[in-house]
Amino acid sequence: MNLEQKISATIQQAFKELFDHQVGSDQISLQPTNKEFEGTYTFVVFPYLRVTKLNPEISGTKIGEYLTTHSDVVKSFNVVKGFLNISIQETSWIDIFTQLYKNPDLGKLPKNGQKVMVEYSSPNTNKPLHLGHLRNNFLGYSVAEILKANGYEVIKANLVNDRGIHICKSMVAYKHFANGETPESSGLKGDHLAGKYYVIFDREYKKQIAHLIENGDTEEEAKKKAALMVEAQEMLRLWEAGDSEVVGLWKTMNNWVYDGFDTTYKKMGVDFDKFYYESDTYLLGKNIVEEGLKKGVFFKKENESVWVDLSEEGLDEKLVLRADGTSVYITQDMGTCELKYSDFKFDKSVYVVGNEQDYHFDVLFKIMRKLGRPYGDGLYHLSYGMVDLPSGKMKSREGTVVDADDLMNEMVATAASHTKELGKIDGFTAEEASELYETLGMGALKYFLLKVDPKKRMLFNPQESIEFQGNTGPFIQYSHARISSILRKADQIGVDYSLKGFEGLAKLEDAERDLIVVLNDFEKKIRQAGEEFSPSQIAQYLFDLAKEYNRFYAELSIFNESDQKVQSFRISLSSLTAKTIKAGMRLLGINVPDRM
RNA sequence: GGUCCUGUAGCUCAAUUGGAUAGAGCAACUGCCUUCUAAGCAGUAGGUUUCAGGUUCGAUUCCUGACAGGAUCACCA
Repeated sequence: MNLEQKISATIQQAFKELFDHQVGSDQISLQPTNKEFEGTYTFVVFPYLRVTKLNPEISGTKIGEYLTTHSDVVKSFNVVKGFLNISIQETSWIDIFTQLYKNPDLGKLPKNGQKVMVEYSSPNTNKPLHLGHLRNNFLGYSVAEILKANGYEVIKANLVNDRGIHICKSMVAYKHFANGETPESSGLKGDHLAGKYYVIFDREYKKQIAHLIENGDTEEEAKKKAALMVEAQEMLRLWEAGDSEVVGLWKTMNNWVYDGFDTTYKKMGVDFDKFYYESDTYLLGKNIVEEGLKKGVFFKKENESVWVDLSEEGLDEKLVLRADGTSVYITQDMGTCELKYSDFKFDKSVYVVGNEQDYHFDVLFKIMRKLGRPYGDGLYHLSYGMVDLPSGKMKSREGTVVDADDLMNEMVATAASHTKELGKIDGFTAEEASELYETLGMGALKYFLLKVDPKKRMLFNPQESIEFQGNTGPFIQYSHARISSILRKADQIGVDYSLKGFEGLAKLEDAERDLIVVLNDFEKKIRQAGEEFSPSQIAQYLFDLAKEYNRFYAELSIFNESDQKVQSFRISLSSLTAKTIKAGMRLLGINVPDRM
């Protein structure tokens, strides 16, 4: 039983004995006491006045008195209006710290026997990744790590959109304009090479349209008639027919792209347990349409197209199979959903996909539930907002896209120049220095993208967004490096900061206690982040922790402290803070340096 | 037009899910390096939580209605 549960239980007991009233202990919620008042936890008595039949002050006082006499963890209390502020025994805090300090699995909740799939990244293979993908990848990776910490078995999946008209566009342009260019001959990363021809397609296609319009076609006609588009459509047909030349080019170009993505993923620090390819899955789902018809979940219209009626669920009718019997997007997603389940038998499945697909996933999940899938209630769309630039939306056609590779390189370069400016790389080898820049640059970027509530749109200003001070990744990393420095010194002069070193300690400074309070919240935050699929909870927590530590650091001296017990306790406290920061940052996919 | 999301300090974001006088960071200003890393700490200033109603002991949070921004509403993916 943790501290809050202990207090809740005693409050429950108080209600029973003082007011002869049963309250569920899970209904008793404690909140942190505001800084301006004395105490750590606050119990709000207003909701219970009907039970106590006394005014708020007296109610609070009665419960407070009960707590101080019946609980061995409560030290004292005060009542302000209807708020019962509870102070905890210093020895209880020391006990709590000891438990945390002993825990070899810090930040890991016990296995819960459940399996969850997290699908994220899911790129198109016709162009390189951009800033929006960074948010997706960092979110997906972090949520997967957070779920692992919550005791799930996690499968990270990537559904690669490797086929379709967009790839054919790159291929057509490549055929016409590349002169056999390759990543080797051009020095371009494979994904950037494919992207180059996707852009060229668009440019040349527009020229053709303009030309046709000049010669009297309407815009609509011109868009359909333009030779490049006709050729792309034809290429898609050939691809579906298995034409060896088309498939050959498709394979070649996709492999270039995968090589490029590998490099980018590696730099991002993300990974996957399972890849799915749409070229394998795009025909799936028709059997589910059959099943749905049999079960009466779907219905056929006169022209043989198949629909689902979701009006009872607040949506409308939605097509699931075309009149000509071919699939649409949702058909394929139904099939892929089922395929994933048959592969892994998960309890939950999380889709990390932008909020422009909210409606699509709403429909998909409602269909799977209507079909009575056992995992239906475990389907979750982790919908995140777009990343906007100061100039507005990113548009590839207008060249306002922030490329992922470029951005990451810039971040690392900025970290490097900033670090050099501060003159902090004395004694670093060149290799160590560049590793540090990487850690800091990527840490700044990841933290920036993860600290915001996923569902909110966010603004990214390339010049100003990434700071190294305040609520940033490097600030938290810095706090870790500071502590590492202390631990190095402690080791060097041989201070014992194991449990024995502070055995029998009974007194705490406020700054020490406040730090323990925050450290004690780690597990709660991990649970919350897992329930809400929200890395921002962890990010926010780590910032609070680092701030709290820095206050402690500024207020209390460690190596000038004459009391041996107190000294080793402070080092232990520092050590646990470092471990917590490291474990928490891991959940965000961020590394922490020992020196910076 | 229908549906969904968002609206909090000049800017970027929080607010323990309905709790106290709405908090951080950046930017501005004032202090603190002869002491464990100043990428830090302490402080000042900055608010009609878009607006108008409602629900109750209590609303940034829930409800209704405006206003603003965004997404979506294809036999596209």
